[in-house]
Amino acid sequence: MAIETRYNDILRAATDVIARRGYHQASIREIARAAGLSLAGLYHYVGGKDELLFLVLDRSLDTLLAGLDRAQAGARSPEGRLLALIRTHLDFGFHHAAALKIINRDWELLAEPRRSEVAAKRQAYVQRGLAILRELDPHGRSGDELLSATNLLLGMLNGIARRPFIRSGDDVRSLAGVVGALFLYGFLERSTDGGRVAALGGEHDG
Amino acid sequence: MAIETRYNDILRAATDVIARRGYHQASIREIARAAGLSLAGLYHYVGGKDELLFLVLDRSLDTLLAGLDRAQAGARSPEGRLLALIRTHLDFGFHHAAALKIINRDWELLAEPRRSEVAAKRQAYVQRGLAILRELDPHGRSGDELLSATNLLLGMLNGIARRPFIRSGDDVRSLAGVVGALFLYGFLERSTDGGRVAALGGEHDG
DNA sequence: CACGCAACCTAACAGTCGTTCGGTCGGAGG
DNA sequence: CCTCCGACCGAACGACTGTTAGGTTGCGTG
Repeated sequence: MAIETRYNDILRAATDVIARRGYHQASIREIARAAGLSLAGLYHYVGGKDELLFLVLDRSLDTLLAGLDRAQAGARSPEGRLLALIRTHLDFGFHHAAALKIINRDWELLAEPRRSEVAAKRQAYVQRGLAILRELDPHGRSGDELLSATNLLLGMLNGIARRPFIRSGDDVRSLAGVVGALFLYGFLERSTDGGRVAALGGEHDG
Repeated sequence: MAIETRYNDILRAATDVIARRGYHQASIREIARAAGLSLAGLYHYVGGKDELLFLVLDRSLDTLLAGLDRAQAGARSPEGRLLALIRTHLDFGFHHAAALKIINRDWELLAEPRRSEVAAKRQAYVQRGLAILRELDPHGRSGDELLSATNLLLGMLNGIARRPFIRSGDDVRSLAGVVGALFLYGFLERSTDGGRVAALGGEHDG
């Protein structure tokens, strides 16, 4: 078995166990068992529990950011870039539910200096959202206001990026349209079917 | 010292320590120390760690729901009730930041049957939001769509109900207006100053 | 064959955890 | 006075934690 495969097994096992039990309750023994290794066998690959959490977070955030880059590349308007971000986030929540849970719940438990490193990647993600809202904003909002709006948007996404709401890849696409329309035009506008925003999906190559 | 005071001390200490360290990392010894008791002295009042987490969650959710009731009573329109919910939530996040953190992050760690009991109170809160959106909805959305929208709204609120965004009681009032306007009319509408929604604040007696 | 090294193991370490046992103390009731 | 009881404490229990020391394989290389 190739070493990289083992490495992936370990990270996948760690992601599952930590997401299910929480970081502190997830014992290294249980992660090792889930990865098909003994306790000391796991220590042959990773330096410790803190490093394990870091690897999970770092790799997940890289996946999320890379997915965002790929989706942004196919969008030619600010609205398209917004929809691309929404789709990427919901898609990540669908395909990597455990990782998203860890990103939102357990990242603060990292020790320095790894915590700062992960915080920087988290902030980079927020900045992508903020940049999109800035070019979308017709009112010249201040940086603080745009940051608040960005966190409102990301909070919305985390509020529904969970399995009870997303059961299939089709759900991701339709739900992304709903979220985008609701964010841009509000709850009082029609936002559940082929309105203005659904058409934006056409320019996206995902 | 009255027994109820001691009880409050214990719950306040537990809330602080659990919010800061996370449930599993928060040791009963540290909570006892923060409450000014010995380890065994704490066990004289509560049956165990799981019960401690339950008491914190149960009492916090009661406070949140009671605050919602009080705010709803002073609102005479659906929009007013929505703004009341938003204000209540942000206000709770401002005055009970630690409790809100535990509600959102640690409640799943409760063991049955207490977990179901807390889940019911959480769901009751979601239902309040859903009922408001139902009477507000001009499009006859389905129950599923309304539930999604409710979770989008609550996700928004949790996304900014943290101290970096709310530094004073005035921030709560102004931010509530911004959030309400953004949710109802969307990001593309003007939502940061005295528009339609700010006027809704006038009918609220909070 | 001999060597080295990666891959993995068993077994133990010291520390912390939640919980409990067996108290002490002071005030109220008879 | 004695007794009882709630409030509280020190010390210990067994279980579990992250980590490491010290192996044992098995394969690639010279």
